[in-house]
Amino acid sequence: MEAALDLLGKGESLTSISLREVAKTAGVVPTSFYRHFSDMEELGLNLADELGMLLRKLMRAARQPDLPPKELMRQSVDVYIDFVLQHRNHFTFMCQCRTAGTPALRNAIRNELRFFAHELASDVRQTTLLPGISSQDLDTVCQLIVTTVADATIDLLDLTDQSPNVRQEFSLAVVKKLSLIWLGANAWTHVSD
Amino acid sequence: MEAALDLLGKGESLTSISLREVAKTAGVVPTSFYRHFSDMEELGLNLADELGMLLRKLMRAARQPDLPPKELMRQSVDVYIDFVLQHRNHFTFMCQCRTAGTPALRNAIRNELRFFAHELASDVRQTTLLPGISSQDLDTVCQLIVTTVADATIDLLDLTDQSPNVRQEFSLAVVKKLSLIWLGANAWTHVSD
DNA sequence: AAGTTCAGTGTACAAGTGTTGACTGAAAAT
DNA sequence: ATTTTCAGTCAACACTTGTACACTGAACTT
Repeated sequence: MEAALDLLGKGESLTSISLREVAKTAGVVPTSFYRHFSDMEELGLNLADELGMLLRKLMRAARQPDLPPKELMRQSVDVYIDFVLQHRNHFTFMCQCRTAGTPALRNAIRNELRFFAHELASDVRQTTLLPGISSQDLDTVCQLIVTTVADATIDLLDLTDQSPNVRQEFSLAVVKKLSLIWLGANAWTHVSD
Repeated sequence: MEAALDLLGKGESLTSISLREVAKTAGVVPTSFYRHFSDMEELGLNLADELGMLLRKLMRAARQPDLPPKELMRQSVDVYIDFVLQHRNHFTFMCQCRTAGTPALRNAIRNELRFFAHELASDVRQTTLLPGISSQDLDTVCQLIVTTVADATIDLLDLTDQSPNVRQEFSLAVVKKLSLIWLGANAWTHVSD
């Protein structure tokens, strides 16, 4: 799995990586691959599981003591950016397989993201933010947040210039989008439909 | 190019399609491929151009006479859904190559979407909607709208059940997200930062 | 101490891969 | 009328691909 992630980091996409390549970079003969997975797809599914673990870990890391909403958002985004860059290859995998890859893989990733959104919603529900929003609407908002962040991740991973000011600019752009969604969510609760 | 799109529609992803496969489904010997493209990547870039054309066509088709904003949104989303299903393979290509695919391809798609967002912004600017928003903020809003729609497209293309009620449910979900963004944009203009 | 599981090795095969060079015939340009 | 361009063909190359089978040695069970 590590070998596969390494290849992914080198610019290949999971669909274009061969079983033999994985075996070779793992320093192992091709037939040995079958001792662990019956298929490249199965390897992918295991990577998706690993990604799920990471997301849960991220969730715990991002939970902050009570802060003003604006500051909380800023801080969460920064934590996220750090986390992505620290697990670059896993997130490359996530972004790629969300759209390319076999249907089973796409579904696995989609489910992880859905779960993440759900967790986020249940976290928000236990705060005083967004009082009186319907459960369904809150889910919509959280889905929107998650897809927005996922989209930003694509750009983040493509960002070659890692200088602090470029990074902060990027961070601010994400925060801006999230703030906009947040404002919308607040306005939403004060509207009949 | 048609052959490549057909293969894409059959569940393959552009990165996993071979030159020979394309040639074969085009009913042509592999070497003939080189008469048209030097590379699979070049074929991809041409597909991206074609996609650009389609998006412009869509833009024209979606421009409606003055309507209440809510109704306009509903109608635009429906037009979009029809359009995507009518050009299924092109949009599959778009969704896949936005994240997977070579850097050059990713960039090409990204630019098409960026351009689309820009056009959208300039359209909105000529209406009475969102009065007094800064140019930069409007761009952010439109980017958010475009990425949200692009994300929805992934799900739309995976939607196997094409019954009218499922479709309408999907349409409503998208409209809901866009409305939320729209509300946020309105609230945004009445805020200092 | 003997047996079983486990992760690895080597060899082999049939297909499929990108790319090459030399050729053909029709259409377009001169 | 002759030349040039163009889209196609065929045969061949060196290489990579997934997968099968038989084997080996260490670790763990019993």
